[in-house]
Amino acid sequence: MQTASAEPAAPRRGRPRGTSARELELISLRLFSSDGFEETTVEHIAAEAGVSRRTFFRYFESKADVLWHAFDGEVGALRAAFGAVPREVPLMQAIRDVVVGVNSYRAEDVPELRTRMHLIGTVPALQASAAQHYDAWERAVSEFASGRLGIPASSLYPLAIGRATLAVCRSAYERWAERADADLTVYLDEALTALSAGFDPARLAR
Amino acid sequence: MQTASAEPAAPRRGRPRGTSARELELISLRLFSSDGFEETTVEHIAAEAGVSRRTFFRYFESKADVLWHAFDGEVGALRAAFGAVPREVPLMQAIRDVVVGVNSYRAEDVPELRTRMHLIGTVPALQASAAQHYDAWERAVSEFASGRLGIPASSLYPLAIGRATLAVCRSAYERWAERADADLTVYLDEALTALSAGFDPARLAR
DNA sequence: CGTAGTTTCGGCACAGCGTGACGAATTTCC
DNA sequence: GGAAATTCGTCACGCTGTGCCGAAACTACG
Repeated sequence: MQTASAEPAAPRRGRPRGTSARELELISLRLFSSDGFEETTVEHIAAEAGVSRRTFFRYFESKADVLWHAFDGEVGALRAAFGAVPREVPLMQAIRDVVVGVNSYRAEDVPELRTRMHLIGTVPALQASAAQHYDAWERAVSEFASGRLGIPASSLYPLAIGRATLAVCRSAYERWAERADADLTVYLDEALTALSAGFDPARLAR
Repeated sequence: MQTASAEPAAPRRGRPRGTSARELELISLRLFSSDGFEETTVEHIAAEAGVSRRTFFRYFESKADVLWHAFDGEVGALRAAFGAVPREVPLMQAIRDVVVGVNSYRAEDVPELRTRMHLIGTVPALQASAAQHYDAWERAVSEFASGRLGIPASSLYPLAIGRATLAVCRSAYERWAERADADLTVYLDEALTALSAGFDPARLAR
């Protein structure tokens, strides 16, 4: 979900920026896809953006983090959506509705999302970098479950719910990234429904 | 599960090894715990074992991998246990039984396991390295589910089941690692039972 | 005993990542 | 025009992980 945060080039005080996180993100996406993640050096990305290597690391903490920029922003939307769910909606159904809602991307954003997911799903170094980014996402779910169950978010159940939710969503993401036969939300809905059904084969249609 | 694989020092042919994976593992565990993961250099570990830095990387592909040695070996036990489950046992119950069984550690192995889990649960760099190791574990579960459901292991459900299973197990591991109030298997059983119940609050006791 | 074969080890060099320090560049405010 | 603020580039450094190659250490065999 591309947060269209109004950024009217706030007239700040000092030297103007030579690039932007978004520009570095697009360049990286392009180079990673064409040359491969390992084969692309930060030096190369920075040169393409017209800045130095040191500057790249002022925008992102690591070479891999550049691909998680959009994902990180999604956590805010997730929390907001959880806050707006009526208490009547059952726990797991609420989670399903919220996650599916947050992942309803505009058609124009889909190609980039697909490229990013393909990289994340295939490059080991990117999978490794995922852990810390997933953490905030899982915690958002855990804390919602925590509030509903009336127990600390660090308890076993909220923790397990947050992680299991992300786990099935990642599966849906990857299946979708590899086969463009349906909308992402369809995969997500199917995976989350299966989760809330305890993966009971009797209820697993196809 | 410490695979007591008979290793009677097979009288091989060339120059004898100057150390072993196990020795490096124990030294690393000790240094990581006392000095911290980031603060411990491979140079230091190697020196402690009486070998060169280059030799360390002949035993492990990375500094982090040294902590996943035992975990990797567990996958074999997991697959074996899945192979021995009667077809009468329902899918999710079979998974629960197998996972709990494989994680029934001997009391003497518990302290080391706890130290390892504590490091994995707290050091970001180690969490990052987890992805590729979890992969084989998840696949073992996915392939079992695949066989039971009669669909490819790369399908959505088997994939989701494998990942969700690991997700709740990791939660159980961490809760257990932080509070030594019960046996690991108790936490695992509780988490896996909740998973197969779809996290229905009505059925979540405490 | 000596030589050939096998396996492991150490040293070296190298590319790349990520970080701290510091001065220079560029803009706005007064 | 000068002060303050902000970003940038350069340099230096430590560490990881890898390829290469010769040396070391052991076994098998003549």
